[in-house]
Amino acid sequence: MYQSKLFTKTRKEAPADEVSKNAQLLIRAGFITKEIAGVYSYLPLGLRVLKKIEQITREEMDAIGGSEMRTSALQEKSVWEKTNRWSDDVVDNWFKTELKNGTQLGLSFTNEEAFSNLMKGFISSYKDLPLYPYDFKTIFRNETRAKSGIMRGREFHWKALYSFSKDENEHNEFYKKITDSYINVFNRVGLGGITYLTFASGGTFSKYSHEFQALSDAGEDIIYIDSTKNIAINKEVLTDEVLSDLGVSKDSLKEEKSIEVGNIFSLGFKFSEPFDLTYKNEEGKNIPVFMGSYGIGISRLMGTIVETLSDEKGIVWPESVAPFQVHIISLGKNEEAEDLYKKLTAQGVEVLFDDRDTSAGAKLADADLIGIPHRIVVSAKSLEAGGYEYKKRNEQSSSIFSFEQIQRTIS
RNA sequence: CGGGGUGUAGCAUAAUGGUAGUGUACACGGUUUGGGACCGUGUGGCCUGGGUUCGAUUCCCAGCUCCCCGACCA
Repeated sequence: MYQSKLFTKTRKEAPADEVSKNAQLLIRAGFITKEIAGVYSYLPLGLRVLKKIEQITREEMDAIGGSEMRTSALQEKSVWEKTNRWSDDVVDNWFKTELKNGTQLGLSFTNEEAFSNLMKGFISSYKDLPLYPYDFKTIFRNETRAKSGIMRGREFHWKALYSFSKDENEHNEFYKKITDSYINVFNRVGLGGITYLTFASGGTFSKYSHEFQALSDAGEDIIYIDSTKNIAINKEVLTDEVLSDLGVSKDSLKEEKSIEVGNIFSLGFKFSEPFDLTYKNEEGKNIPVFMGSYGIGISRLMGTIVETLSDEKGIVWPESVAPFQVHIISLGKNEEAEDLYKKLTAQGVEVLFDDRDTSAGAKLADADLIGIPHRIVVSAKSLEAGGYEYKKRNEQSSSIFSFEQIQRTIS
């Protein structure tokens, strides 16, 4: 893409009303813009990143048998009354609206009811199970206090998968599988080294749930890490009983602040019972479906990557989620920069080409702020030296590369 | 939801009971071209409603907004 055609501009200063690093950098670099507190629009660069994270998640869900679909945002009152989650006294973060005729509707703040109700129409026999439908969706939560940029919004993008299994054993097998897929997702988006499988409260559904917590001072959670077992325990559930369950000694734990980037639950019959979601087994007997719930905050993940991987000059995107793979910067007048841009683009490389008529300093500073992993400067100086000046965003030194060397490096 | 703040140009900010200055961005002209380069010219602004006052961007009240602390957070 020609940068001169990118309508967003970078800013030297962050808006005064943003405190979090993720919002400051993403707004300065032109990835997002704030609409209202806790609500952000995604600009061209930001949407590219969001889609990359979504695609990685999609690939991992599909790899374990997930079926992507899309549940509606508008939800019917009666469905939520089945689980007693319609009342504002029970759920305090509903956004509600109504039809012209007065019928009340809610905007999804989560998906269990929608999926349970919907799957009732498709599950009738043991032959239908197990099933793993999932969706990416905008979720609405009427938070009394939005904060932390895109990490705790009133409107955000997530992935939710629900498992429908014949029994607990079948469920447990899948639960293990999806735990591994979640680890794959966090590894692939560049948070591998700092994300811990964390024991957390299972609520009313089961003894434990599992969270995936990424270490960051910007986090709102406190976890205790056992580095020998490579697991963590959420402060909320740190009791002697939990320690003995997990075979962990209190002395080996290290306290850290972290961001919850994913959460998986065994739901059991919590939803299948109120929705009368059953299947017929081989004897023709009705058996309740055993369910599980698995979420990843896609937009929160984007914020977490910025929080944890940026430096004083700007964002440092991992290659897997960067809006473009390569940033070509043309300094001064030359044909070679555009030639290189066309050649790489023709090979399917995602390139942002800074063809703007602006100073070298501005271009270089913008490149650092935007954070594309591979930077190639084409200038009189580089051409005299025999080619293109290549530098990685997260490294200090640059080298003069030929076209072939560039191809080899970025592939 | 409780408490505390905030609101001046696209953005960041200053001053002021007598209609507002700067930086940046933007437009134009010129000089520049390896870390947000320089000179000149120009466009553009006091959240909304009420009150006090001869006069309110400034003081008071209300509303709204956004931020912070706490509570909340499948």
